[in-house]
Amino acid sequence: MAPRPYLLGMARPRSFDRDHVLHAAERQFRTSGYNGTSVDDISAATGLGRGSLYAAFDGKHGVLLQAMAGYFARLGQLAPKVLAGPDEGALERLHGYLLRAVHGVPLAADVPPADDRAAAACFAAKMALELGASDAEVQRLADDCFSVVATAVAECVRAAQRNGDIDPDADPDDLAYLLLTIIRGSDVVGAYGHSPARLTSIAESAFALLPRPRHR
Amino acid sequence: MAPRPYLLGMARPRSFDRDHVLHAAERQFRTSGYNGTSVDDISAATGLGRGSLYAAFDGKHGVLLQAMAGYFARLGQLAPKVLAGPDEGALERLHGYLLRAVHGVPLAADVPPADDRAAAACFAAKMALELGASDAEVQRLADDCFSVVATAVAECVRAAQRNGDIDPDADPDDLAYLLLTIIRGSDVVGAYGHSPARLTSIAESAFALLPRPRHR
DNA sequence: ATGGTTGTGTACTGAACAGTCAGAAATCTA
DNA sequence: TAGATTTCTGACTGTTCAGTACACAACCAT
Repeated sequence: MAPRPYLLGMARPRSFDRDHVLHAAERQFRTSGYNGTSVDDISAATGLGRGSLYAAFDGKHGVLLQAMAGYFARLGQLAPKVLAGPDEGALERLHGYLLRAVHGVPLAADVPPADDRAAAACFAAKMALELGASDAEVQRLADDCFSVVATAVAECVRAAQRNGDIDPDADPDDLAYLLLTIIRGSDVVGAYGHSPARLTSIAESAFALLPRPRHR
Repeated sequence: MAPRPYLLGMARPRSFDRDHVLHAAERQFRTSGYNGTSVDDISAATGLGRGSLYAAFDGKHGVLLQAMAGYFARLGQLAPKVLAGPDEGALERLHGYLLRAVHGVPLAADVPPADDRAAAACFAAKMALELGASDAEVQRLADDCFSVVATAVAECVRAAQRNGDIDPDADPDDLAYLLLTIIRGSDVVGAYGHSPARLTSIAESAFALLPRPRHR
């Protein structure tokens, strides 16, 4: 009846780092897809036993959701960091972002995207396309990921407009959606096996078509 | 020892239509993904028993490859039919194609794309992204699908250029790649659950950015 | 130390999986 | 009609799957 003399989580401490585990699981899901990844695969990739996996993440689907949540959090930090800034460099930041983004979303900030372009595709996008409308939670998380980046891109477009680098009559949100769609498309086109050079060329074409102000 | 008195295929005739079966399998793969589809699912969707499936298509992977080949053949017929024509209507054909394509690739020419946008995604694209670089045959077939449409789009761009509707200095192949990338991207964005109106708006934004001739 | 509490590893379970196979059924030639 | 040949059907195989159960290990407070 003693009303819990000490707080939860005070007995045996966890021997794994939660983020590290979710990271490894994300890599596995991105490489093999959701249905192509077994719990044993996750167990091997993370080093966790099945018991711990179920206790800490509630099974395969739970691991997916929490890995996606971590991915979302990471995007929410990274995208603004890369895109936000003073108005005068905005167009160039957009250019750099576009050029990098068509080559995939890296697992971590420092690691290069990936050897296999299909595994470098946006985690959220890949899961959403694989699981489709059959998994509403995944769909919502994926849309959250899209939104947080789209917002950052739109803000960058607005900055470029303020600086006179993009036609002020253009709708920044429409433009952001279009750019993000191109980036997602490069995930797919890259999965066909096209060379990085081709993806760069697509990005450059897109950038060149951005609406410039009418009068210089 | 009688050296086969009649030709092969003369005994019991097949009781199924090959194309119809591959079509049903394609629908299943597009809905559930490759790894999310079991042989029993295919069997149920097509009405064929397992034995027949293995005899005629060499198992699950064989069904996929042959379904993709059929899809490729279909694209090779449809895309030029929609995009080819006289120079003067070329830009409008491109416009119409783009608007339709962002809403998905229909299973058949008459049927509307699909209720579930993720299932309406380009079959080849979805398989390429799911199976990634681990399946070279799928990757090659997917690239073939991309190429055949890209060629048709590029030809349409050239026609529009000849008609003075698109900047003649623009590289038609680059433009075609970009447009196709946008269309593939809309497969992904659509899978997030965005409304058809949003996809239409993306397509219109893209169309509006096409490079027009400098002097009117 | 000791008892309570939590994390970890592994063996287990029933279901689902891909692929095989032998016999029944259907259609041919003769 | 009889024999040959092919397709079809559904049961079977061994494997792998997601998830559970339970014993053991690690760490807390006292």
